[in-house]
Amino acid sequence: MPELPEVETVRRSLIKHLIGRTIEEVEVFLPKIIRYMEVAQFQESLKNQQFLAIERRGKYLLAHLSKGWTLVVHLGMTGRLYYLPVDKGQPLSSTSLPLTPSSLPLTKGSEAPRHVHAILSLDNGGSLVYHDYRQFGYLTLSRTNETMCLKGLKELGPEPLEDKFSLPVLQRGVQGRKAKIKQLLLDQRLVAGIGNIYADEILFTAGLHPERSGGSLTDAELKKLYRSIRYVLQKGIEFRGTSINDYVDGEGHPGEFQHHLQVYQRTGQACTRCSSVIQRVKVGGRSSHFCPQCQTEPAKI
DNA sequence: AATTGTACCTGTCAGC
DNA sequence: TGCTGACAGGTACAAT
Repeated sequence: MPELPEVETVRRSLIKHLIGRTIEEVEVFLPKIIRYMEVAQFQESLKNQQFLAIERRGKYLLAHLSKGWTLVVHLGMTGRLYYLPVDKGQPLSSTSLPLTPSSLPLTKGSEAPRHVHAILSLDNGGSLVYHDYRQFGYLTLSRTNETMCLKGLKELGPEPLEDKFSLPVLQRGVQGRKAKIKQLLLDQRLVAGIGNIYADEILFTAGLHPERSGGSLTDAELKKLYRSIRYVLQKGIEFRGTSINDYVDGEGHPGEFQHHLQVYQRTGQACTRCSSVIQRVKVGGRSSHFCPQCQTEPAKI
């Protein structure tokens, strides 16, 4: 689920609820979702710390805390991180969490609902809930000045929406590469934050077939790809992410970008641009959706 | 070094 | 009404 636009939306929606709050209690119901450290140490180190800032790097959320610690969250495929106001009993909006009926209501002392793996209780009576039915996501804690040394974070390429990600940077990452462009877009070392949905949408917008090799792209195509990366990710953020099965933001609200998808999960439907039938192929083990008319064929050599 | 397959999980849906 | 297999937003690691 959570690619750059979803993680960014979670970040923005959590800020107003968390900044200035202090963590009073930490419950962990599934120890394995705490990575790289002992659960007891995770719990102890979080206690009595205040949220100072929330940052995003690629698909990682970084909550900077007082005393020089940073809470690192990766949502994997199905992770949700959301704020529940006051005493766990009252969801922020009972209609806004249609996808988590099993996680509500939370009552003190009761066993955690299925798929709720951790709860941080805050000094205002609210809580920060981590929910993840496939359990691919994780939480960890690091010293703030060492966060970028963590596995996964230290290999990340540039942020696609920042100036550091320029056309020459993309060119250098792609030119001379034999790998298919779809796989290159998913490579977090090349550029951070693109996942399967946005990769397909970016390639459609750029008019590029997912199986084109990186090295086969012309300068004009690279320029179009560069602009498409920025355009599609920005649109994803504007529409607050893509909710297909279970993504919700930090307040439990689904996004709207699923209504604007051009190819992802539209196999067999008509292309919005030319009415050709959208096709699906496997590229590097991932489903890739494309329009055979609008996205130029790979070179047949 | 780069690439491929597999593992980690639960849930849904189509087909028999 | 089951059962089985394919598939689902992501990464990490072993084998080639």
